[in-house]
Amino acid sequence: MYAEVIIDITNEAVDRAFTYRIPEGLDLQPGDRVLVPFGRSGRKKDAYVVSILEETDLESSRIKEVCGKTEKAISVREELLRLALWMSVEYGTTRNQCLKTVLPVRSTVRKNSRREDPIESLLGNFSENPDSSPRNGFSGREREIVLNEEQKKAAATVIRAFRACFDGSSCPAGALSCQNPELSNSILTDGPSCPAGASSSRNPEFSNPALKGGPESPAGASPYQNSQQSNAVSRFLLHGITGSGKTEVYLEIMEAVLQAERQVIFLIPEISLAFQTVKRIASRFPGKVALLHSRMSAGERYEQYERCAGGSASILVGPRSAVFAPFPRLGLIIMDEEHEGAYKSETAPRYETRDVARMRAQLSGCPILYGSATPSLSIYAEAVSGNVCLLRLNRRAKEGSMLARTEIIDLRKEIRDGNRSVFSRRLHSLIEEKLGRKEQIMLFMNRRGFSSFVSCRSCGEAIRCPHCDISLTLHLDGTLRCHYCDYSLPLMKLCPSCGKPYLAPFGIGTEKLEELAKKEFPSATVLRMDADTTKNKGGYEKILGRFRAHQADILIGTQMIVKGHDFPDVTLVGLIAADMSLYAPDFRAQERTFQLITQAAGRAGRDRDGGNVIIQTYQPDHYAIRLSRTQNYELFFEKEYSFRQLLGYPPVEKLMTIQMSSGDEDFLTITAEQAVRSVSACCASHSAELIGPLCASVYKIKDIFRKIVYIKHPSHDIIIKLRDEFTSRFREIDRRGLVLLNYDLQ
DNA sequence: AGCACGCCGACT
DNA sequence: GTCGGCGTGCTC
Repeated sequence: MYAEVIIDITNEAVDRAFTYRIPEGLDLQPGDRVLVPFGRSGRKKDAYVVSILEETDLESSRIKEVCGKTEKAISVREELLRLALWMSVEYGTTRNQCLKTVLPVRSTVRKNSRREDPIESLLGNFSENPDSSPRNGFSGREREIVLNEEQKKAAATVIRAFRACFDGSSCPAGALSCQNPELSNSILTDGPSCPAGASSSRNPEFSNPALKGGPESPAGASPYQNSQQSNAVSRFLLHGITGSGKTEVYLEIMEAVLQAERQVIFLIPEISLAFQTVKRIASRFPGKVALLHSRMSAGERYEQYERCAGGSASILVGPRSAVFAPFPRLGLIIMDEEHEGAYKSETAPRYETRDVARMRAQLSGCPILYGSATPSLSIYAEAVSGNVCLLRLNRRAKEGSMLARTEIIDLRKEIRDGNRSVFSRRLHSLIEEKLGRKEQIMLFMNRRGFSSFVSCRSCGEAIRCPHCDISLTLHLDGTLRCHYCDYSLPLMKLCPSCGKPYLAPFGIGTEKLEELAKKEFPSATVLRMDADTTKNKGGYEKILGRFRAHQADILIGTQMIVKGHDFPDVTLVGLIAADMSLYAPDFRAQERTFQLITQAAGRAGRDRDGGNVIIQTYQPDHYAIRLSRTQNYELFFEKEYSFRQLLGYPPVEKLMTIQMSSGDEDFLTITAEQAVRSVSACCASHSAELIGPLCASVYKIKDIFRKIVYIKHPSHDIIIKLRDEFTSRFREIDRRGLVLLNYDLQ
């Protein structure tokens, strides 16, 4: 018997399978870690077994023998291995890197060192806060909550699908049935072929997500159809306005999954943002919840993974890495706040958790439930096209709670009327009113994008690129540039749209705002929360705790104050410059803006009535702003989608970003240009758009120069193919691997 | 990643 | 003539 292994060396040159003889009496399975002699030196190297072979074409004299298993790693199932190998193709990273991401790392075996239960420590951390009101205490089981009709219906639909998934299927979890071409031509060397009828054991109703009795049944044909959509997975999108009680629905469904002795992965963008949710899950299913978070050491993570594999935990709550939980009988993946940017990995395999989760669900044969008040365009497009079953929650769960009154304030008018302050007159008077009533206020300032944009204070127009529908970025040399097509022009004196000399770079940060607020409202206590004030450990919780305990009247902050938490005493949310994120050099700017405003507005008046939201903007008529006032997601989606369609942006077409980075600027420039010239014909023959090389928006970071190439095409597979083509052409030029390549697929 | 092999310049 | 630089290529 032979084992195909991947050596634990992160280098493209050895990123392939090597065959070793398995010594007599050694039982190896895919996913095991082994020690093998490698290279001329015959040094022992760590390796991962990817498959077991009966025979091989290789000359037997060339084959060395496996030394042995390194450690008794959690028996990682083939499923996770396949997931890793799929990721290496999808994201263009070495298999070794993907395996390291997916498979739990060995724990530092420490005896007698009882680690603290992460759940206890998380909740303990929070209860140390001055907040001691009993309603937030962690005591007893989550009380049985009566669901309203909408919630019941949504939960029932998912539970039905879940049952259909596993009912009478003799095929173990359908793990090996892969209908997806991306998977079947996967590099996994002759993995067990799918039994022909493997997927037919599934309920046929299942491939059509428009389930009978489902709340939504979109018609088959739709303008939102996407090119790649072969999926046997049942996927659901729970689209509920803020405060509509998505968590109750999750709990209900999880209960059913646990009863069927299956396990659940519950994904959240960031643990501190969702601690209330974590608390509820932990109290509803005491002792059955494992937890991951970004601050954990490898050993602590491993311990949690072990609980999943060993059966002591049935639910794993955690950020994106929780999608790799080694559950033997995975029954459901829940992905809360699906639209969140934190779901995208910024390192090695730059994966999109949404897609990895989908593949994981497909491999496990289990359903997947996405939840959001403001779903990403990408997932909603799939819901509209019928690939994902849409479940809606339109009612606020709590009796008597109502949406806050939302007003849009035109800052151009403020200026015309002589008010140059960051506070509009309306916001100013509301702040005073709320302060007088001892109610709390949140002021939100989007600091995103240090690169300032230039807008006209008279007409409100920002200067935009004539070739792309995004705004231009002001650079230090005084030119305005487009980061998508490299168009540039020097900064003009007069506004190109109204001719008045009121052009000004826009840029006030939270610090400035804090100063202004203190000056303007001297009686109020002001807290500021942003990346600078939450740097040290627990800073985040400290500030939130203080605010919750009403030790401050006004909380000023960036995105982070918008997410998750609800403060019962907050009755006013002010968005100081709601359109700031609108001018980011990114085609997603509008989507982000809409999400941000909608989420921020959801913070006000969750419990009591009389909540107010003030949206200050220079562009009161922009659809992203206008539609967020009424939280009209559907209309926003339609508008935004047709805009993307027009320009061929994702999710309508796929956009591959290839980043090349090197410390040698001249070499980088030459190789980048040569590589682009060399693949341009190939791209043209597929009628794919090839843009670049351009300088990255931040060209130099830490003395490393970065150039960008974009490839745009509707087909996912062609994009992948062209990426690989580009890579091999590039490596022909840069044979020594001096330039680092990074890929990002949108 | 490592390590060997090999082909050129500067030393005992 | 030989030592050692690193460019090139291979590792089951």
